[in-house]
Amino acid sequence: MNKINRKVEYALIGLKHMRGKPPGELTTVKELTLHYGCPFEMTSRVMQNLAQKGVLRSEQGAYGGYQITKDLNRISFYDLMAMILGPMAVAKCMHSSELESACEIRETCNIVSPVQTLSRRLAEFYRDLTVAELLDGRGGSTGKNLKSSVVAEASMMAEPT
Amino acid sequence: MNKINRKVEYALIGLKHMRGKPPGELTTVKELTLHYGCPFEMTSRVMQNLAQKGVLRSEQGAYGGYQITKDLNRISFYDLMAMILGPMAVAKCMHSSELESACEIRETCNIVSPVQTLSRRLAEFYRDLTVAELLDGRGGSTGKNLKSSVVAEASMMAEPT
DNA sequence: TTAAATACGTCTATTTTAGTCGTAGATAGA
DNA sequence: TCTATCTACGACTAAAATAGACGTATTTAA
Repeated sequence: MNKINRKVEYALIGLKHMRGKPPGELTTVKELTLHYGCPFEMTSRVMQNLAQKGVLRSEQGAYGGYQITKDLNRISFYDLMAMILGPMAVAKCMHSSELESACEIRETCNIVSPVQTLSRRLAEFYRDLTVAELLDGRGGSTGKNLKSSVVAEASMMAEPT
Repeated sequence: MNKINRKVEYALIGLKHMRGKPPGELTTVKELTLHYGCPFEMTSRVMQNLAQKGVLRSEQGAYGGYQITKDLNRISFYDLMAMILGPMAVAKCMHSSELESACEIRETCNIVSPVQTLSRRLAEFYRDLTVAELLDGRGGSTGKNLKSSVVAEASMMAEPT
């Protein structure tokens, strides 16, 4: 459950790669595909996307490439995901605040508020996490909950049918 | 992005419904489908699942049904999702701690740690949220971040292509 | 014995995600 | 001016995950 989107992974890979370079040096998509094995077209799209949103600067033509232009400390993980996947919508239909036509039982539905609550809190969570923090491996734990160390092993278990 | 699973919605709907009843009174799946329009088979599976995990007690035969047996204050939203969808795995393949064969570029991959970080923090988030809190609509905001109020409107916007 | 439930294996349809193809446009350098 | 090497982007196909349906067996109160 709750798998991260591949495009977002490619974005992180690209950003991390570029951040390790001396300022001014450009990175081509080809470079990323060779280093990390990510598919060219998709990675290219993602970088184009980030360039449109002002996170990267693109330079066309031979010897072109991408370069980070925004402070990654000032971009939340929420923002990054929104740039690539569009705005967050925890519940597509039934219980969200989308068009009324999307849900026929809106009057009787008993979990409108729970889902909105969840939506709000998740958004908060993602907004509080900066891209820089993520890439640095900081923000490892808030210290509130130590049980979380079981996650790694849990992810090796099989999913139910 | 980050849509909630339909099965989890049905679980929440069922639990909320049952919680509103006097103790001892059973709830049938038919009842849920009539009230909330959720599909019978799927809802049935979900309830069976929760029964197997000890959250509900099931009674077969005529006049049978389901009943909550566990304190929802002691079940985290993480647990609920895990019961229905299996354990959380933020990254399926490439950068998780699954079988090594799942990722060919594990040596060169530069975001192993970021994804693990994210995984850890997300799990924490879901563990800190109890099912009771969710159903009550409590846990609305940690107060740390007020920008989150834009989420509702954001979810009405179109996704990029 | 019947009606109304849960239990559960298997199948199909739909939607989302992932990845590909083809082509156009920019630019440095020979 | 020509060519190699990039980005930009529309349209398409494939794969996987999600959602839902069908059929049948079992349990149990009346």
